[in-house]
Amino acid sequence: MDSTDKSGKLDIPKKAIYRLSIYYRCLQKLNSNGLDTVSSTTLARAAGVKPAQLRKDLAYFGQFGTRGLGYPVDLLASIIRETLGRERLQPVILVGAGNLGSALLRYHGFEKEGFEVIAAFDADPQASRARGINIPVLPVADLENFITEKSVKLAILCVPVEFAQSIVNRLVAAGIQGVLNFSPIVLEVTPDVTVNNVDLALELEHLSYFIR
Amino acid sequence: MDSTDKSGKLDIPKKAIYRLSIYYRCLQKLNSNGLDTVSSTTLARAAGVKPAQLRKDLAYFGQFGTRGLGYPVDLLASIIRETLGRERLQPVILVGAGNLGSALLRYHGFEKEGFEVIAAFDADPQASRARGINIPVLPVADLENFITEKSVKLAILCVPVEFAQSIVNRLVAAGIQGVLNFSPIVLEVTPDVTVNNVDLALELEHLSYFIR
DNA sequence: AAGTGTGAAAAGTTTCACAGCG
DNA sequence: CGCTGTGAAACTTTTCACACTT
Repeated sequence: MDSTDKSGKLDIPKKAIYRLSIYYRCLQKLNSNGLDTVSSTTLARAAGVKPAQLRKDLAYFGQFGTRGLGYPVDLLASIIRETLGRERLQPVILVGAGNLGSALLRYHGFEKEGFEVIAAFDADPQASRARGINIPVLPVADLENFITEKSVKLAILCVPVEFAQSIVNRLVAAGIQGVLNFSPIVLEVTPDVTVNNVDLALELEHLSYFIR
Repeated sequence: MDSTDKSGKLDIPKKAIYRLSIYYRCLQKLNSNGLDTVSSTTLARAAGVKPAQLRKDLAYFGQFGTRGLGYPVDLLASIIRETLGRERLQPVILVGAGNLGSALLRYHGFEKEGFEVIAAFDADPQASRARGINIPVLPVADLENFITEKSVKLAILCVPVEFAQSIVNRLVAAGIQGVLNFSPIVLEVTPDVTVNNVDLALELEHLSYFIR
Protein backbone atom coordinates (compact mmCIF):
# COMPACT_ATOMS: atom_id res chain seq x y z
CA MET A 1 0.00 0.00 0.00
CA ASP A 2 1.21 3.50 -0.63
CA SER A 3 1.53 6.18 2.00
CA THR A 4 -0.94 8.80 0.82
CA ASP A 5 -4.72 8.92 1.09
CA LYS A 6 -7.07 9.88 -1.75
CA SER A 7 -6.49 13.59 -1.16
CA GLY A 8 -2.77 13.19 -1.72
CA LYS A 9 -1.83 13.92 1.88
CA LEU A 10 0.62 11.79 3.79
CA ASP A 11 -1.31 9.19 5.73
CA ILE A 12 -0.72 10.54 9.23
CA PRO A 13 -3.11 9.44 11.99
CA LYS A 14 -5.53 12.18 13.04
CA LYS A 15 -4.36 12.05 16.62
CA ALA A 16 -0.76 12.49 15.53
CA ILE A 17 -1.77 15.73 13.82
CA TYR A 18 -3.19 17.10 17.06
CA ARG A 19 0.05 16.20 18.77
CA LEU A 20 2.00 18.00 16.05
CA SER A 21 0.44 21.25 17.23
CA ILE A 22 1.48 20.49 20.79
CA TYR A 23 5.03 19.69 19.73
CA TYR A 24 5.12 22.94 17.81
CA ARG A 25 4.19 24.94 20.90
CA CYS A 26 6.81 23.16 22.96
CA LEU A 27 9.45 23.80 20.32
CA GLN A 28 8.66 27.51 20.27
CA LYS A 29 9.13 27.60 24.02
CA LEU A 30 12.40 25.68 23.83
CA ASN A 31 13.57 27.98 21.07
CA SER A 32 12.84 31.08 23.12
CA ASN A 33 14.86 29.45 25.89
CA GLY A 34 17.83 29.41 23.55
CA LEU A 35 18.02 25.65 23.03
CA ASP A 36 18.89 24.53 19.55
CA THR A 37 18.77 20.75 19.95
CA VAL A 38 16.28 18.59 21.81
CA SER A 39 15.97 14.85 22.39
CA SER A 40 12.76 12.91 21.95
CA THR A 41 12.76 12.22 25.68
CA THR A 42 12.86 15.90 26.59
CA LEU A 43 10.36 17.09 24.00
CA ALA A 44 8.04 14.19 24.78
CA ARG A 45 8.03 15.03 28.46
CA ALA A 46 7.17 18.65 27.69
CA ALA A 47 4.35 17.52 25.41
CA GLY A 48 3.00 14.89 27.79
CA VAL A 49 3.60 11.86 25.55
CA LYS A 50 6.04 8.95 25.47
CA PRO A 51 9.34 9.36 23.60
CA ALA A 52 8.59 6.49 21.22
CA GLN A 53 5.32 8.08 20.22
CA LEU A 54 7.00 11.37 19.50
CA ARG A 55 9.60 9.68 17.32
CA LYS A 56 6.94 7.72 15.48
CA ASP A 57 4.85 10.85 14.95
CA LEU A 58 7.80 12.72 13.46
CA ALA A 59 8.78 9.71 11.35
CA TYR A 60 5.38 9.89 9.60
CA PHE A 61 6.64 12.82 7.59
CA GLY A 62 10.40 12.46 7.44
CA GLN A 63 13.71 12.01 9.24
CA PHE A 64 14.92 15.10 11.04
CA GLY A 65 16.91 13.83 13.96
CA THR A 66 20.58 13.11 14.45
CA ARG A 67 21.31 9.84 16.25
CA GLY A 68 23.11 10.35 19.49
CA LEU A 69 22.12 14.02 19.51
CA GLY A 70 18.44 14.76 18.97
CA TYR A 71 16.37 17.09 16.83
CA PRO A 72 17.29 20.61 15.69
CA VAL A 73 14.68 22.81 17.41
CA ASP A 74 14.50 25.45 14.71
CA LEU A 75 14.29 23.13 11.72
CA LEU A 76 11.80 20.82 13.36
CA ALA A 77 9.56 23.78 14.21
CA SER A 78 9.57 24.97 10.59
CA ILE A 79 8.86 21.49 9.29
CA ILE A 80 5.88 21.08 11.60
CA ARG A 81 4.67 24.56 10.80
CA GLU A 82 4.73 23.72 7.12
CA THR A 83 3.14 20.31 7.60
CA LEU A 84 0.27 21.93 9.46
CA GLY A 85 -0.17 24.46 6.67
CA ARG A 86 0.70 27.37 8.91
CA GLU A 87 3.36 28.96 6.74
CA ARG A 88 0.71 31.35 5.38
CA LEU A 89 -1.59 33.41 7.58
CA GLN A 90 -5.07 31.91 7.27
CA PRO A 91 -8.02 34.29 7.37
CA VAL A 92 -10.92 33.09 9.51
CA ILE A 93 -14.51 34.26 9.83
CA LEU A 94 -16.79 33.85 12.82
CA VAL A 95 -20.51 33.28 12.32
CA GLY A 96 -22.91 34.04 15.16
CA ALA A 97 -21.75 36.93 17.33
CA GLY A 98 -24.08 36.17 20.23
CA ASN A 99 -23.02 35.33 23.74
CA LEU A 100 -20.30 32.83 22.97
CA GLY A 101 -19.32 34.26 19.60
CA SER A 102 -18.71 37.76 20.87
CA ALA A 103 -16.92 36.30 23.88
CA LEU A 104 -14.50 34.52 21.58
CA LEU A 105 -13.94 37.71 19.60
CA ARG A 106 -13.03 39.68 22.68
CA TYR A 107 -10.86 36.80 23.91
CA HIS A 108 -8.31 37.15 21.06
CA GLY A 109 -6.95 33.67 21.71
CA PHE A 110 -6.90 32.87 17.99
CA GLU A 111 -4.93 35.97 17.09
CA LYS A 112 -2.33 35.08 19.68
CA GLU A 113 -1.69 31.85 17.81
CA GLY A 114 -1.47 33.57 14.46
CA PHE A 115 -4.95 33.30 13.02
CA GLU A 116 -6.62 36.45 11.79
CA VAL A 117 -10.37 36.67 12.37
CA ILE A 118 -11.20 39.12 9.58
CA ALA A 119 -14.97 39.45 10.00
CA ALA A 120 -17.95 38.28 12.01
CA PHE A 121 -21.48 37.64 10.77
CA ASP A 122 -24.68 37.90 12.72
CA ALA A 123 -28.42 38.00 12.15
CA ASP A 124 -28.42 41.30 14.03
CA PRO A 125 -25.10 43.02 13.25
CA GLN A 126 -26.30 46.21 14.97
CA ALA A 127 -26.70 44.54 18.35
CA SER A 128 -23.38 42.76 18.06
CA ARG A 129 -21.41 45.85 17.18
CA ALA A 130 -22.29 47.29 20.55
CA ARG A 131 -20.45 44.52 22.36
CA GLY A 132 -16.98 45.95 22.09
CA ILE A 133 -15.89 44.02 19.05
CA ASN A 134 -13.33 45.70 16.83
CA ILE A 135 -13.71 43.79 13.59
CA PRO A 136 -16.55 44.30 11.08
CA VAL A 137 -19.82 42.59 12.03
CA LEU A 138 -21.78 41.96 8.84
CA PRO A 139 -25.28 40.68 8.14
CA VAL A 140 -25.51 36.95 7.45
CA ALA A 141 -26.81 37.73 3.97
CA ASP A 142 -23.29 38.86 3.02
CA LEU A 143 -21.72 35.50 3.90
CA GLU A 144 -21.42 34.04 0.43
CA ASN A 145 -19.99 37.13 -1.24
CA PHE A 146 -17.47 37.70 1.51
CA ILE A 147 -16.22 34.11 1.55
CA THR A 148 -15.81 34.05 -2.20
CA GLU A 149 -14.15 37.46 -2.47
CA LYS A 150 -11.64 36.88 0.32
CA SER A 151 -11.15 33.15 -0.37
CA VAL A 152 -11.84 32.30 3.25
CA LYS A 153 -11.40 28.61 4.06
CA LEU A 154 -11.91 28.51 7.83
CA ALA A 155 -15.01 29.41 9.85
CA ILE A 156 -15.85 29.45 13.55
CA LEU A 157 -19.51 28.60 14.02
CA CYS A 158 -21.32 29.91 17.11
CA VAL A 159 -24.92 30.24 15.95
CA PRO A 160 -27.82 28.81 17.98
CA VAL A 161 -28.08 25.07 17.48
CA GLU A 162 -31.25 25.22 15.37
CA PHE A 163 -29.50 27.29 12.69
CA ALA A 164 -26.18 25.46 12.69
CA GLN A 165 -26.91 22.95 9.92
CA SER A 166 -28.40 25.45 7.47
CA ILE A 167 -25.57 27.92 8.06
CA VAL A 168 -22.92 25.27 7.59
CA ASN A 169 -24.57 24.27 4.32
CA ARG A 170 -24.19 27.84 3.12
CA LEU A 171 -20.60 28.07 4.35
CA VAL A 172 -19.62 24.89 2.53
CA ALA A 173 -21.42 25.90 -0.66
CA ALA A 174 -19.48 29.18 -0.60
CA GLY A 175 -16.10 27.47 -0.23
CA ILE A 176 -15.40 26.95 3.46
CA GLN A 177 -13.33 23.78 4.02
CA GLY A 178 -12.85 23.75 7.80
CA VAL A 179 -15.39 24.52 10.50
CA LEU A 180 -14.81 24.93 14.21
CA ASN A 181 -18.28 24.16 15.52
CA PHE A 182 -19.43 25.22 18.99
CA SER A 183 -23.03 24.04 18.58
CA PRO A 184 -24.00 20.81 20.32
CA ILE A 185 -25.08 19.10 17.11
CA VAL A 186 -23.58 16.60 14.68
CA LEU A 187 -23.20 18.55 11.45
CA GLU A 188 -23.64 16.76 8.12
CA VAL A 189 -21.03 17.80 5.58
CA THR A 190 -19.39 16.35 2.51
CA PRO A 191 -16.18 14.37 3.15
CA ASP A 192 -13.97 17.13 1.74
CA VAL A 193 -14.98 19.41 4.62
CA THR A 194 -13.51 18.98 8.10
CA VAL A 195 -15.58 19.80 11.16
CA ASN A 196 -14.08 20.06 14.62
CA ASN A 197 -16.58 20.10 17.42
CA VAL A 198 -15.98 21.99 20.64
CA ASP A 199 -18.79 21.11 22.96
CA LEU A 200 -18.13 22.75 26.30
CA ALA A 201 -21.03 21.22 28.19
CA LEU A 202 -20.10 17.79 26.88
CA GLU A 203 -16.57 18.18 28.20
CA LEU A 204 -17.88 19.00 31.65
CA GLU A 205 -20.26 16.05 31.48
CA HIS A 206 -17.38 13.79 30.56
CA LEU A 207 -15.48 14.99 33.64
CA SER A 208 -18.52 14.36 35.74
CA TYR A 209 -18.23 10.65 34.92
CA PHE A 210 -14.72 10.47 36.32
CA ILE A 211 -15.28 12.11 39.68
CA ARG A 212 -16.43 9.70 42.33
CA MET B 1 -10.36 -10.68 33.44
CA ASP B 2 -13.10 -8.84 35.25
CA SER B 3 -15.00 -5.89 33.92
CA THR B 4 -14.05 -3.16 36.35
CA ASP B 5 -10.90 -1.09 36.61
CA LYS B 6 -9.03 -0.35 39.84
CA SER B 7 -11.43 2.47 40.75
CA GLY B 8 -14.39 0.07 40.66
CA LYS B 9 -15.90 1.63 37.55
CA LEU B 10 -17.18 -0.45 34.68
CA ASP B 11 -14.49 -0.72 32.07
CA ILE B 12 -16.06 1.46 29.38
CA PRO B 13 -13.77 2.85 26.68
CA LYS B 14 -13.09 6.56 27.08
CA LYS B 15 -14.48 7.36 23.68
CA ALA B 16 -17.69 5.52 24.46
CA ILE B 17 -18.21 7.80 27.45
CA TYR B 18 -18.05 10.88 25.22
CA ARG B 19 -20.63 9.28 22.97
CA LEU B 20 -22.87 8.60 25.95
CA SER B 21 -23.28 12.36 26.37
CA ILE B 22 -24.22 12.67 22.73
CA TYR B 23 -26.76 9.87 22.99
CA TYR B 24 -28.21 11.54 26.05
CA ARG B 25 -28.78 14.78 24.17
CA CYS B 26 -30.41 12.95 21.28
CA LEU B 27 -32.67 11.07 23.66
CA GLN B 28 -33.82 14.29 25.30
CA LYS B 29 -34.73 15.64 21.90
CA LEU B 30 -36.58 12.45 20.94
CA ASN B 31 -38.38 12.52 24.25
CA SER B 32 -39.54 16.10 23.74
CA ASN B 33 -40.82 14.96 20.34
CA GLY B 34 -43.07 12.50 22.13
CA LEU B 35 -41.30 9.30 21.06
CA ASP B 36 -41.06 6.61 23.68
CA THR B 37 -39.13 3.93 21.78
CA VAL B 38 -36.16 4.25 19.47
CA SER B 39 -34.14 1.74 17.45
CA SER B 40 -30.37 1.67 17.40
CA THR B 41 -30.48 2.65 13.73
CA THR B 42 -32.50 5.80 14.38
CA LEU B 43 -30.61 6.91 17.48
CA ALA B 44 -27.29 6.15 15.84
CA ARG B 45 -28.14 8.29 12.85
CA ALA B 46 -29.09 11.20 15.13
CA ALA B 47 -25.82 10.81 17.02
CA GLY B 48 -23.66 10.43 13.91
CA VAL B 49 -22.40 6.91 14.65
CA LYS B 50 -23.07 3.41 13.29
CA PRO B 51 -25.88 1.33 14.80
CA ALA B 52 -23.53 -1.47 15.87
CA GLN B 53 -21.38 0.99 17.76
CA LEU B 54 -24.34 2.41 19.60
CA ARG B 55 -25.48 -1.07 20.62
CA LYS B 56 -22.00 -1.98 21.76
CA ASP B 57 -21.66 1.24 23.73
CA LEU B 58 -24.93 0.62 25.55
CA ALA B 59 -24.04 -3.02 26.12
CA TYR B 60 -21.00 -1.90 28.13
CA PHE B 61 -23.27 -1.07 31.02
CA GLY B 62 -26.31 -3.29 30.63
CA GLN B 63 -29.16 -4.57 28.48
CA PHE B 64 -31.93 -2.07 27.98
CA GLY B 65 -33.40 -2.87 24.59
CA THR B 66 -36.26 -5.06 23.51
CA ARG B 67 -35.47 -7.22 20.50
CA GLY B 68 -37.66 -6.46 17.55
CA LEU B 69 -38.64 -3.12 19.08
CA GLY B 70 -35.79 -0.92 20.25
CA TYR B 71 -34.89 1.06 23.38
CA PRO B 72 -37.28 2.84 25.75
CA VAL B 73 -36.33 6.52 25.36
CA ASP B 74 -37.15 7.55 28.90
CA LEU B 75 -35.47 4.68 30.69
CA LEU B 76 -32.37 4.81 28.52
CA ALA B 77 -32.01 8.53 29.20
CA SER B 78 -32.15 7.97 32.96
CA ILE B 79 -29.66 5.13 32.79
CA ILE B 80 -27.18 7.23 30.84
CA ARG B 81 -27.75 10.18 33.13
CA GLU B 82 -26.93 8.01 36.11
CA THR B 83 -23.94 6.39 34.43
CA LEU B 84 -22.51 9.80 33.71
CA GLY B 85 -23.03 10.82 37.33
CA ARG B 86 -25.50 13.52 36.40
CA GLU B 87 -28.32 12.51 38.74
CA ARG B 88 -27.08 15.08 41.25
CA LEU B 89 -26.44 18.70 40.36
CA GLN B 90 -22.66 19.20 40.41
CA PRO B 91 -21.37 22.53 41.62
CA VAL B 92 -18.54 23.95 39.52
CA ILE B 93 -16.10 26.79 40.13
CA LEU B 94 -14.31 28.85 37.53
CA VAL B 95 -10.78 30.10 38.16
CA GLY B 96 -9.46 33.04 36.17
CA ALA B 97 -12.17 35.55 35.27
CA GLY B 98 -10.15 37.34 32.62
CA ASN B 99 -11.05 37.59 28.97
CA LEU B 100 -12.02 34.00 28.32
CA GLY B 101 -13.18 33.20 31.83
CA SER B 102 -15.61 36.09 32.08
CA ALA B 103 -16.78 35.32 28.55
CA LEU B 104 -17.66 31.78 29.60
CA LEU B 105 -19.52 33.09 32.64
CA ARG B 106 -21.66 35.40 30.55
CA TYR B 107 -22.22 32.63 28.01
CA HIS B 108 -24.20 30.45 30.45
CA GLY B 109 -23.69 27.36 28.27
CA PHE B 110 -22.88 25.23 31.29
CA GLU B 111 -26.02 26.22 33.16
CA LYS B 112 -28.11 25.28 30.16
CA GLU B 113 -26.79 21.73 30.45
CA GLY B 114 -27.47 21.54 34.16
CA PHE B 115 -24.17 22.53 35.75
CA GLU B 116 -24.17 25.27 38.35
CA VAL B 117 -21.16 27.56 38.35
CA ILE B 118 -21.35 28.70 41.97
CA ALA B 119 -18.36 31.03 42.16
CA ALA B 120 -15.46 32.47 40.21
CA PHE B 121 -11.98 33.26 41.46
CA ASP B 122 -9.61 35.88 40.17
CA ALA B 123 -6.40 37.60 41.15
CA ASP B 124 -8.27 40.88 40.80
CA PRO B 125 -11.89 40.21 41.85
CA GLN B 126 -12.66 43.92 41.72
CA ALA B 127 -11.92 44.23 38.01
CA SER B 128 -13.80 41.09 37.18
CA ARG B 129 -16.95 42.09 39.02
CA ALA B 130 -17.33 45.02 36.68
CA ARG B 131 -17.72 42.71 33.70
CA GLY B 132 -21.39 41.95 34.14
CA ILE B 133 -20.98 38.67 35.96
CA ASN B 134 -23.74 37.73 38.36
CA ILE B 135 -22.04 35.14 40.55
CA PRO B 136 -19.57 35.95 43.35
CA VAL B 137 -16.03 36.69 42.17
CA LEU B 138 -13.67 35.89 45.01
CA PRO B 139 -9.93 36.41 45.52
CA VAL B 140 -7.77 33.43 44.64
CA ALA B 141 -6.64 33.27 48.27
CA ASP B 142 -10.10 31.95 49.19
CA LEU B 143 -9.86 28.95 46.81
CA GLU B 144 -8.96 26.27 49.34
CA ASN B 145 -11.54 27.23 51.96
CA PHE B 146 -14.31 27.50 49.42
CA ILE B 147 -13.58 24.16 47.75
CA THR B 148 -13.44 22.37 51.08
CA GLU B 149 -16.55 24.01 52.51
CA LYS B 150 -18.73 23.44 49.47
CA SER B 151 -17.19 20.08 48.52
CA VAL B 152 -16.60 21.26 44.97
CA LYS B 153 -15.21 18.56 42.66
CA LEU B 154 -15.17 20.29 39.27
CA ALA B 155 -13.24 23.36 38.17
CA ILE B 156 -12.99 25.32 34.95
CA LEU B 157 -9.48 26.73 34.58
CA CYS B 158 -8.97 29.90 32.53
CA VAL B 159 -5.93 31.49 34.13
CA PRO B 160 -2.97 32.70 32.06
CA VAL B 161 -0.80 29.80 30.99
CA GLU B 162 2.09 30.68 33.32
CA PHE B 163 -0.13 30.26 36.41
CA ALA B 164 -2.03 27.18 35.28
CA GLN B 165 0.18 24.51 36.83
CA SER B 166 0.49 26.15 40.23
CA ILE B 167 -3.25 26.85 40.41
CA VAL B 168 -4.11 23.29 39.43
CA ASN B 169 -1.82 22.03 42.18
CA ARG B 170 -3.79 24.07 44.69
CA LEU B 171 -7.12 22.92 43.26
CA VAL B 172 -6.14 19.28 43.48
CA ALA B 173 -4.74 19.64 46.98
CA ALA B 174 -8.04 21.17 48.05
CA GLY B 175 -10.11 18.31 46.63
CA ILE B 176 -10.89 19.08 42.98
CA GLN B 177 -11.12 15.85 40.94
CA GLY B 178 -12.00 17.12 37.47
CA VAL B 179 -10.51 20.10 35.62
CA LEU B 180 -11.68 21.62 32.37
CA ASN B 181 -8.49 23.34 31.27
CA PHE B 182 -8.46 26.14 28.70
CA SER B 183 -4.74 26.90 29.00
CA PRO B 184 -2.49 25.66 26.22
CA ILE B 185 -0.32 23.60 28.54
CA VAL B 186 -0.05 19.95 29.55
CA LEU B 187 -0.95 19.91 33.24
CA GLU B 188 0.73 17.41 35.56
CA VAL B 189 -1.72 15.84 37.98
CA THR B 190 -2.02 12.64 39.99
CA PRO B 191 -3.84 9.77 38.22
CA ASP B 192 -6.97 10.19 40.37
CA VAL B 193 -7.59 13.60 38.81
CA THR B 194 -9.05 13.96 35.32
CA VAL B 195 -8.06 16.87 33.13
CA ASN B 196 -9.91 17.71 29.93
CA ASN B 197 -8.14 20.17 27.70
CA VAL B 198 -9.99 22.60 25.50
CA ASP B 199 -7.41 24.31 23.35
CA LEU B 200 -9.17 26.59 20.93
CA ALA B 201 -6.13 27.66 18.93
CA LEU B 202 -5.06 24.03 18.62
CA GLU B 203 -8.42 23.08 17.17
CA LEU B 204 -8.08 25.78 14.52
CA GLU B 205 -4.54 24.67 13.77
CA HIS B 206 -5.77 21.12 13.32
CA LEU B 207 -8.35 22.34 10.81
CA SER B 208 -5.66 24.25 9.02
CA TYR B 209 -3.97 20.94 8.22
CA PHE B 210 -7.04 19.61 6.45
CA ILE B 211 -7.73 22.54 4.14
CA ARG B 212 -5.83 22.44 0.88
C1' DA C 1 27.51 6.67 24.87
C1' DA C 2 23.54 8.75 23.56
C1' DG C 3 19.53 8.89 20.94
C1' DT C 4 17.07 8.14 16.43
C1' DG C 5 14.26 5.23 13.27
C1' DT C 6 11.44 1.30 12.88
C1' DG C 7 9.67 -3.43 12.48
C1' DA C 8 6.92 -6.21 15.37
C1' DA C 9 3.98 -6.97 19.43
C1' DA C 10 0.38 -5.25 22.20
C1' DA C 11 -3.53 -2.67 23.23
C1' DG C 12 -7.54 -0.34 22.05
C1' DT C 13 -11.54 0.53 19.04
C1' DT C 14 -14.74 -0.21 15.38
C1' DT C 15 -17.25 -3.00 12.31
C1' DC C 16 -19.26 -7.20 10.85
C1' DA C 17 -22.47 -10.75 10.83
C1' DC C 18 -25.56 -13.52 12.82
C1' DA C 19 -27.72 -16.13 16.64
C1' DG C 20 -31.54 -15.44 19.47
C1' DC C 21 -35.42 -13.10 21.55
C1' DG C 22 -39.96 -10.69 21.61
C1' DC D 1 -40.20 -10.36 11.02
C1' DG D 2 -37.42 -6.73 13.24
C1' DC D 3 -34.03 -5.44 16.09
C1' DT D 4 -30.97 -6.33 20.05
C1' DG D 5 -26.77 -8.34 22.03
C1' DT D 6 -22.34 -10.12 21.12
C1' DG D 7 -18.39 -13.03 19.76
C1' DA D 8 -15.02 -12.72 16.29
C1' DA D 9 -12.63 -10.16 12.61
C1' DA D 10 -10.69 -6.01 10.99
C1' DC D 11 -8.62 -1.97 11.72
C1' DT D 12 -6.18 1.76 14.20
C1' DT D 13 -3.02 3.46 17.49
C1' DT D 14 0.40 2.86 21.03
C1' DT D 15 4.26 0.77 23.05
C1' DC D 16 8.29 -2.01 23.01
C1' DA D 17 12.87 -3.19 22.05
C1' DC D 18 16.79 -2.99 19.49
C1' DA D 19 19.61 -2.33 15.27
C1' DC D 20 21.98 1.47 13.69
C1' DT D 21 24.21 6.10 13.28
C1' DT D 22 26.82 10.03 14.87
